[in-house]
Amino acid sequence: MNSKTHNHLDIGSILSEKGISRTNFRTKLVNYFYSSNKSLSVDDILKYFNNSINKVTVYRSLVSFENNGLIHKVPDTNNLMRYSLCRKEECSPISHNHNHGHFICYSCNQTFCLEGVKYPEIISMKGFYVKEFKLTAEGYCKECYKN
Amino acid sequence: MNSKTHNHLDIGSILSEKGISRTNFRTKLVNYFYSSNKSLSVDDILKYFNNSINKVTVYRSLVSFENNGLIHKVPDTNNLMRYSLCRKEECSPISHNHNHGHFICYSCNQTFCLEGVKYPEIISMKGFYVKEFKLTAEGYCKECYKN
DNA sequence: ATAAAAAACGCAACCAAGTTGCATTTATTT
DNA sequence: AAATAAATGCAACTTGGTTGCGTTTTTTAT
Ligand SMILES: [Mn+2]
Ligand SMILES: [Mn+2]
Ligand SMILES: [Zn+2]
Ligand SMILES: [Zn+2]
Repeated sequence: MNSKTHNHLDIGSILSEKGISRTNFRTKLVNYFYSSNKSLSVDDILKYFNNSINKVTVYRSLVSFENNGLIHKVPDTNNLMRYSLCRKEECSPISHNHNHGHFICYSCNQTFCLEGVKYPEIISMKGFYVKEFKLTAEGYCKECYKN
Repeated sequence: MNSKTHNHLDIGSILSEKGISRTNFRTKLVNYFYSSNKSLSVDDILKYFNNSINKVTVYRSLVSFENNGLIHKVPDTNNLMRYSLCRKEECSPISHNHNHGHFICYSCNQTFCLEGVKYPEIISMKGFYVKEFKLTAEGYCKECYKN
């Protein structure tokens, strides 16, 4: 078990550590995030729980997770929101630091953070005062392109 | 009057040239695009026409304009669609070629095409097969930042 | 210029994603 | 264990956008 793998106990304590209430649903939800390694839409989550949970609860849990530095938003090209686990190095309950784009695979839905290029710098060089930006790319990842 | 300025007659013939029906509303709409030099949301357009036009008509006109290479979509960071005139060099009734991002000013709503960087190449270098992508930046343009 | 064909328009109804208020249940603090 | 705070479910609502269909306007063919 490497350092990036978490068992149930670990994940439960992640919630506590981040100051998120350790409810039944939220524990299962954070487990879903860790086990799927994909960006999740609200619809993904509702289906995963067989619509046994109210969508309002899902939205509010996601807001809480985001505010506490556990996940971040990943908009896709169809104006639909997805959510993806934050990396420890970048995010904390205090602030997010996602100055990079995301790639989403049509086939496997995995989400890749595009760290290589720091977009805000590129843009501010042109004389714009940038407050927000987002880059999303979609297509097929290496693995899925083979098949 | 430079080459980028169009009077009413010019704009009317733009519609015909592109194969778009020359209706009363569409003529006024394309004029609005040319005179405002901003990206327009459906809401902007409805307000401009004092809600005298049906929103369905607005949406269908925009689809037609887009299909005929007259305008292109500019998504903002709040998952709202905006629309902006295409440049002749890039777009035709046959195909759009917007492989660049956009900057939208919070204050004046002007839209700037960010031509400098060709994003798809950057991403495909990393081994992804990119089918779609978008970059949007928002903030304040040079002019508005001064004030 | 006129008639036929095609496209645009308005209306009403609908959809999907997301939000809000409030009463009830569950978790955390003391 | 009691008091307090937070999470949940429900119903109702909002916003951005879509669909079907009958009527009007524009385009095309004669
Ligand atoms: Mn990321
Ligand atoms: Mn552009
Ligand atoms: Zn894939
Ligand atoms: Zn500006």
